[in-house]
Amino acid sequence: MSLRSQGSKRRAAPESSAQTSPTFQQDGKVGMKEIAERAKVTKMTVSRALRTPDKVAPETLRRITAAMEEMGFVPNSLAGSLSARNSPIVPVIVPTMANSIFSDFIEEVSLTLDRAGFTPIFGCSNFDNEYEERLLIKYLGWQPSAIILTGASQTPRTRDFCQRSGLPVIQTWCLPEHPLGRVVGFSNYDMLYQITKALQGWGYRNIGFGFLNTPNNDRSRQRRLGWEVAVREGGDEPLHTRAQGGELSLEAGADILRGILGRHPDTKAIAFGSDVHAVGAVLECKRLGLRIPDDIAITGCGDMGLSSVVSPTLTTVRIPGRTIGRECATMVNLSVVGTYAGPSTVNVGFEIVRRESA
Amino acid sequence: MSLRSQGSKRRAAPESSAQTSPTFQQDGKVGMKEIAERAKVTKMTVSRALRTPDKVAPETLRRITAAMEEMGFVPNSLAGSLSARNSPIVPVIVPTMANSIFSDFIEEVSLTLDRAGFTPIFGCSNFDNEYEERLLIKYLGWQPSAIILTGASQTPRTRDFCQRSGLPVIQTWCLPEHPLGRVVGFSNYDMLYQITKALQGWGYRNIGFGFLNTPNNDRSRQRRLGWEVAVREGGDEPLHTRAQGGELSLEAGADILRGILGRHPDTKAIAFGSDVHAVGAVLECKRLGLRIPDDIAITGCGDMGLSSVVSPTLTTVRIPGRTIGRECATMVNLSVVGTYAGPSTVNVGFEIVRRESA
DNA sequence: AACGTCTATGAAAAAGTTTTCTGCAAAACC
DNA sequence: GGTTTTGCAGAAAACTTTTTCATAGACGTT
Repeated sequence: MSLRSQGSKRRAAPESSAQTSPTFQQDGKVGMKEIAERAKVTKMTVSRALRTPDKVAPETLRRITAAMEEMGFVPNSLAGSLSARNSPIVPVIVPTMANSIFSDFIEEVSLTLDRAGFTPIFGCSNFDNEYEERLLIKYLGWQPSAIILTGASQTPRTRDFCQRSGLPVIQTWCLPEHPLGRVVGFSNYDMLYQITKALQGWGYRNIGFGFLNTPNNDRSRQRRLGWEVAVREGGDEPLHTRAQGGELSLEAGADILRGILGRHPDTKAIAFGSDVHAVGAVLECKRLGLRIPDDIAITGCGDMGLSSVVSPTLTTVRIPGRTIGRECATMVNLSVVGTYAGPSTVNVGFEIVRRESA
Repeated sequence: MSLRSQGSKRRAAPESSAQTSPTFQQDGKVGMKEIAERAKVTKMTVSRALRTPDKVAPETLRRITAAMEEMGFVPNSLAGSLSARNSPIVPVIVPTMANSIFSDFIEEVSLTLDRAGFTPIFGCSNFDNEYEERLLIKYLGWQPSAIILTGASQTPRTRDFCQRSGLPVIQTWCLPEHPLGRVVGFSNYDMLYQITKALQGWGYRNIGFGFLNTPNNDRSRQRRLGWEVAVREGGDEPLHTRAQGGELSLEAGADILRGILGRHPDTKAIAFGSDVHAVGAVLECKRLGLRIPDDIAITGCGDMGLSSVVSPTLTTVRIPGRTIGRECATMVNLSVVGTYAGPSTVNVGFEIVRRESA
């Protein structure tokens, strides 16, 4: 049931907010020239006051600072970056921002880069490599300081542009065989390999696999490979009919469950490449009257908020999004300064979190 | 239980990725000058080829396009925007990116603005108005085309800078009494007013309120007001001991539930200002052995993924994040062109979604 | 007193585009 | 057939800052 409301049309108890009080003395354009005039110096000294205040006489600095405050001066970063031949901008391209998969990562990158004086720009490729290419080229036009990309399945042109840019490039959420630059990630292969092994260790057999079905998704491919190898090592054949893909939604997870169970009623566990699918499957089991984990075990990947909320709670693989974000930001920072000395690939690992569903 | 794994140290089955193949003929700096030389024109014509191709002779255009392709030219947006005296950048400041509260909104704004040729920049204020002010001033330096802000509780300085910038300013997720510019939002007051009324209609009395406890959160304040008015209209007194705040986490939701129930065991329903809290409360009820909604009813706000996954499923208020995002982006687009003709405040409304918890 | 060094400031060039203005040839007009 | 318009392209200025180079004076040393 769902009641619709447009809210009251009369502005009932409108949201309060402080009235604006004019603080600044000047309207119209205010650049370094205007500040300089007011402070009786040249714009050169104004520039210095901002970037190397210790090179400016205290009294002069005071006058300049006062002028800036009074006139509400905001330095033009466009001009500054153009002149300095580099900008603090750091593009970060992720497949999606809507799902909470990457949201911890995004927030941490954002906060950490901002604190370090950079300006992150987030782009959303929608799991589409061509779109990612378009975004990258667009971002390259801003003369960024570094580039952060998700995954390893960039188009050749994307790779070329990265290489030719001469910028620090960081790939994340993966462990590529041929990295573009530095890497902060984990092994998608190993993740599914380990969780499948774990399922086997807990006594489950005939393990299926549910994955995110987007074109050119190297992370899904790696996860599938991990599942296949583990299944084979367990003495079974990783039947492709026991694996099924779907888009990123709860419904797709339910579909996958029904599909695999329909083709192979003897399936005792399904390892999903995403918590979203896994949760969808758990809910579908309830609808179908299947007991978890007795009739079938379910595992996910990501340890998103959902997984500890669903009942039964989800056994999953925790990906340390915040750590990845912080690590990426630090790496950008040090790479730009040129003092990065750590390994070119940082494996942040993952953690199997056993709950009730397996 | 939780097993820790760093993944295999040997790069087991490293993630595959295409090898880079050199596509471009030239390394080193390639600007319009270089393209111009190669195409036997001046950089002026190159500039025209990019922005007004119909003003360039077909044959000339062909030569220029070919040169760009061969040399992998990326126009310098810094220079372009500086010269054109405005940039396609549009800052969007939200309180948090980590929670999925705003993630639909963010993705939709990102996609829609990108398609319209803008470059959104997302900043995260962490529910801190001073930090928001800092971010805004930093972003203003990029000479943006417009500004999108969440909420109505900006500092006076923030408001001044917005006003003085002369830019289109859009506030969202609220319906401010004194808007800075245009608004795309809904009434936070009405949201809690309506859901509380609904609870009363469903027969619940002694209704409590749980809210997000961050300093200067106008949205929480408005929601609380809505609860108070509705409770009073229902003939009860909105006791401040029946309201409790907490940070944005499941645990805080559980705390709030215990707190309110501890002080007022006769409480028959709690309306939460956030799904996160509400879900935390639902889980806590299960731990405490309380039946929902028989012993106590719970409602949330936001209709995040969590709310339809928890058991019992959550009655909540759906906020149309994607719609808000699209509307904001369209408004930016039209405002910048100067052809926006719609109302200066768009109320997207909300929708009460009744599920099992009330 | 001559010299070198250091500090505080300024003048001019540079960054890579777009804007504005100008020029020229060919087409269109009457 | 001369004039106006149109289509295409170039030259120079502008955008606002940083970089680079220069200079004037203070101070210390020999």
